[in-house]
Parts: sequence; structure tokens; C-alpha cells
Amino acid sequence: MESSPKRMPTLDEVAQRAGVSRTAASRVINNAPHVSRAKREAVERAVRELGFVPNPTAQALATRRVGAVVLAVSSDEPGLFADPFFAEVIVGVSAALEPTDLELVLLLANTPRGRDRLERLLRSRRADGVMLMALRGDDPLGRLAEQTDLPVVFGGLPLTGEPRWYVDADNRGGARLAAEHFVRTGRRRPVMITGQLDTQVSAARERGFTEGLALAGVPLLGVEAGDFTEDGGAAAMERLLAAHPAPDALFTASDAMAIGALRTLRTHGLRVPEDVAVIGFNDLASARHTAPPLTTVHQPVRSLGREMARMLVGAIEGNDPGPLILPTRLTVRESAPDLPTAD
Amino acid sequence: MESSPKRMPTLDEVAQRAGVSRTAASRVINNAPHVSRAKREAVERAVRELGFVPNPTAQALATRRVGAVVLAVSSDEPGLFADPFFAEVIVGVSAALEPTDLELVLLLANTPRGRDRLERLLRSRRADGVMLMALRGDDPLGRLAEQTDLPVVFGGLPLTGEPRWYVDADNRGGARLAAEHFVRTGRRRPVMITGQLDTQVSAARERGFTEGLALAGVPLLGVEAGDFTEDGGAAAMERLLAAHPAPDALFTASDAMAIGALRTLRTHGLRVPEDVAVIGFNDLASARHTAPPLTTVHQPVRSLGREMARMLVGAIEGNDPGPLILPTRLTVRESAPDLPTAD
DNA sequence: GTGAAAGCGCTAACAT
DNA sequence: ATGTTAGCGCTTTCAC
Repeated sequence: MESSPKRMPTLDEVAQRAGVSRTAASRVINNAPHVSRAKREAVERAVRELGFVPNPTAQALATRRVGAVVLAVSSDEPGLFADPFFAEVIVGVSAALEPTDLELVLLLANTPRGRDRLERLLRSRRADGVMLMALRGDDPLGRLAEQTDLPVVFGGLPLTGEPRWYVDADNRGGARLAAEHFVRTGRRRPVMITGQLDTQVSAARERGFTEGLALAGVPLLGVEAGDFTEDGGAAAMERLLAAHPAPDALFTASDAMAIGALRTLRTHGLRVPEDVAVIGFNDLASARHTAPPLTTVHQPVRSLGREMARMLVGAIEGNDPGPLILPTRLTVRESAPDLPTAD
Repeated sequence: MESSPKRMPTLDEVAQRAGVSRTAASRVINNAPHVSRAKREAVERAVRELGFVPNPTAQALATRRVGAVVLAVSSDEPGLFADPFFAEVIVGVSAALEPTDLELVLLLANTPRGRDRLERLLRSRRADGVMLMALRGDDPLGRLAEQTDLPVVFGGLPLTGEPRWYVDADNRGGARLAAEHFVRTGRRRPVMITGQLDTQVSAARERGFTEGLALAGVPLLGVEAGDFTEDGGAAAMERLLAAHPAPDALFTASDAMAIGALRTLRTHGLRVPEDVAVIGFNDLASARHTAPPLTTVHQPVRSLGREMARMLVGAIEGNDPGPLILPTRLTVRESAPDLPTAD
């Protein structure tokens, strides 16, 4: 047995009750011109009395505008979304959507089925636009996104190609700040833990870090790939220590990995920051609660969400807002203090 | 200038191309019976060639089923949603929705405008069902949710009244576990920090804790209200210490507040767990990273989301799944170890 | 200013 | 098995 959706008052009923044509009623509701004061008031009363709310589906069909945008998070790992990062993005997106009357559809495309849905969605006018995040490698979704005629805003760049609309944080610049900080505070044997190699964020952060060091003539002792998770960070740190027993600085492409690495360092009896200075990336709440508190590259995550949504709304309205790169900065805490530490 | 939504192939075009009636085409697409093999194949080919995907809006209008459910988070604080708690709920909801073809609409109703939208949504058939979370006090939304004929599943109970469908964690039972743990490990001067007094979770956790203590004949030394945030927890702890200088155990209604309280305790030179044992509530990632790691009441957050979605899907399909209470358990870590600590 | 009529793209009786 | 006919509830020409 199916629940029978109860009927709600229709525009015709409003019109009838107000003693006007459906056309007039429609005009009043969309406060269009060409309606006499009298009729307008009659309709308004009827609307109130009947508790009428226009049926969005019917409106969508008639206007060819759905009134919704999608935020799609594509990724293989089921847990990825649990990262507070996304919560923060969503808050930003939601805030930017608030003044519009666009609904937010959330699509976690972590399974094959989820990806299918996303794909269908891109060709089916189920939304007026799409925000796409966390694309891995050169995900075919990227290409698909170009074929659709729905506006698509990327959150972060895909590995290859440059989409028409995207918002990204200055990952390269931020990583460079980390390198400069290490150099300035006298560290000379830095190592790094990257994210998955097929992600653009990871590549950009690695590149920025390397550049920053190179500019100061400091060689990068070693690099290992993590997967943006704590455990991945811990494991990568083990591998790093096996190959390079005495690093004096560690930069990780995410806070989560830094947290994992801290664990490993402790296990090996290495003190932070005395023996090894550590810098992470993101600066979400968790960075403040590590022991010691984590120095990290701050990324304006909420703004990222906000700007993505704004850009999408612009695109839907027919504008062509260019891409946007948001600034990053270094948040210094105890894990890599600003003054040279006593060794 | 508005972006002109490009036209996509329609069912009629598919039918025409396949040389069959629209009805036949429709039948194939919804793989309904009564289509000859030949026709079926012809249609399938046409679909492939044209890249046809049915227009969900039109389907929705015709079937009176929107194909979407809403997850609404009502709250006054803008930041509340940034709590990893919700990310976890969403992962659960999303997983449960995966096998269905329901889309997830996310509504953060933290502003007046947001609440308006939620209200309209409840009367406008923009979705087939609603999940409602984090209702404060006796939010009028609760009543509204009862008037609508859309199925509504509550996540957590509202302060007053018992909705037809809800999923909740066993807050009372969990809090009781905390009390018992304190008693068992020899603590006799416990204090508590609650959440906002007008939330059901807070009330349930306070009640459970009090009951647990009462059963053992241990009096509750003091209670202060926080607001589920770190800073709120820190402030509440200050007030508690002002009134009761020497508690030996602290239970907080959330991990975030416990983290704040830890800060305050440290400031006052009190050691955890030696001087004061601390137990929080939630057991999300952050609890593992406090210093010392936090003993806390574990709540199956992802399951909560999953079960809410399942319940809603059931309700949409016309079943009447009863309410559901999910078990909680104590996760013991260093902030309140299991064996009596040496004083 | 006003209303009739023709869609929007699909589904669901109801005949055949 | 197949097609015809009405809708679903709203918007939008277009003629008055």
C-alpha cells in the first residue's frame, strides 16, 4: 500500500474562490503587472484562506527551471565526506543560496550507483546547475560535465584540463608558505606527505612546497604519498622514517595526515616541534586540538562553498563569472612555532 | 540575459525515431510489461542514439511523486551544522537513499528565511518526505510537521509531544552509563555540563546522569548549562569551579563542551583524570585527539542517519514503521579510565 | 486590464 | 500487445 499524497489546493481553486480567471490568479502570485487592485486583493485573500502554495513541480515544468542546484561530491572512499571540510563547504553553499530560491540537492557519488545518478542528473535537467567537488584523477565525470549544457562549477581543479568555471584555494601558494616558514625557522631536512597522487590538490601542494624549498636552496629529503586520512598519514610517516631517520620538518597535504604522523613521530620518540616541526593543511577545528596544536595552512573553506554557489547562480543567470582563486595563509601554532626553537 | 536551457530529447522523439507510439516508448523506459521484443529493442536503440533521459520534472508532475526527500536542520546558530555530527548523519542518510531513486535535498533552516522555506516546503509537495533534525524547544515547526500530509521523520525527539516517526539515540541510557562509570571508579563529587535547556537531548542526558547517580546514592554536586560548543563548555566549567572548587568527575552533554572544559580545568591546574575524570558524549573523531583522549558515550550517528532515511522511505511507501531508539555505549579512554585511578 | 488556449514532457486509464 | 485520450498544475503567448 502506497501513501496517497493528499491533494493540495491548486491555482484553479484559488481563482475560482476569488472569482477570477486562473490567468489573473497566476499573475498575482508571480506579482506580475496588469491586475486590478480589486482582483489582486481577492486573490490574495483566497490564497490565504486556502493556504495555497504553488506546486513547484508544475512551475518547473512550465518554466523549464527546476529551482534546485546540485552539490556533488565524487570520490571512491565512502567516508571522505565525513571530513569536516565538506560540512564547512556546505554551510558556505547554503548561505549563498539562502537569498535565492534555489534548493540544494546533495549527491554523494562515492559508489558506482552514485556516479550513475550523477551522470543521469547531468543529462536530465533535474537541477539548474551543478557544483562538482573532489574529482579524482581525470575522472570521466569531468568530461561529462563539459558536455552537459547545465552550468557546472568545479570546487578545486580536476587533474587535467581547465574548466570554464571553478573556485579553488591557492594550494600552491599555501604550500610555499609552509616551505618558507620551515626555512625561516632554520629547518634544513624537510620531508613531505602528499595526498593521493592523482588529485590536483595534492599535486599543487607538493609543487608549492618544493618550489618554496628550491627557492631557498633547501633540498626535499623525502616524499611519501598518503590518502588524506589519519591512518594514511601515520603509515606514510613510518615509511619516511624508515628511509630518512632524522628529518627536522614535516609538511603534510592535510591536517588529518598530520595528526596521524604526529602519532607515528611520538611512537618513534621524536619530539614535536623540538626534533621535527610539523605543518598541516586546512586549519579546521581538529588542528587546534592536536598535541601540540598544529601549525597549518589555512584555507577559507566556508568561503569556498559560498563562492562556488555564487558563481553557479551567476552562471545560471547567464553571466560568465571567471574562475576564482581564494587566498591561503599560515596559521602558526606550537607544532612549528615562529621563532627558531632551541634544539 | 538568461542562460537558455538547451532542449533535450523528449520521449516523443524517441518514439518517433523508433517508429512506435509514445505509450510503447514509455512502457519500455519504465520496463513495464506488454511490449513486444521487437519494439522494445527499437526503443532501446533510439534511447541510446538520442541519449534520452526522462525529464524528472515531467515524471514527477504526472506521477505525483517528486523523487526527493528533504533533510532539514533547524537551528538558530549558523555554525551548528559545521559540527561533524551532521556530516556523519548525512553519510548515513545518503547511504540509505542510495538504492532508492530518491534525491536528497538539504535544508539548513538557521535563518528566518530558511525557516520560511522549510515551512513552504512542508506545504508545497516539493519533496516526498522530510527528515527533521535539531528542533529547539517546542519549535512551531514541530506542529507544522504534524499538519502536513508529507511523512516526517524526526531525528531526536522534540521537547514536547511524541511524533509518529522518529529515530533517536538512547541518550538517557548513555548518560546513565557515564554515571555508573564514575561511581564504579570511585568518584563521589560529580558535576555536569548540560546543553541548552530547551533541547530534548540535553534534558535526556541530564536525566539519565542524575538517575544513574541517584541509584548509587551519589549526589550531583552541581550543574551548569552550556550550549554544545567548546567555548560554552569552557565557560560553564568556570562557573562550576567557582561554585564547587573540588569536583572529582565531570560529565558533559557533548564532546565539544568536554574539550572546552578540559581547557578550563588545565587553566585551573586540575589534572585529568587524576583530579577530575571527564566523560563526554558523541564519540566523534575529535574525542580521540584531546589531551588526554576523551572517555565518551558513543552514539551511532551514521546509523541514526541511515535509520531515519530508511524509516522515511518506509513511510513514503505507505508502511508505518514504529519509532526507533538506537543503543549507546561507553567508550573508555584516558580521561576517565576504567580502573580506579590512584589519588 | 483580462482571459482563452496552447503548451511544458510524461504517465495512466481505457479501449482495442 | 498496442495506441488513444486525458490529464498532472502551472505559465505564457496572444487576441481582446
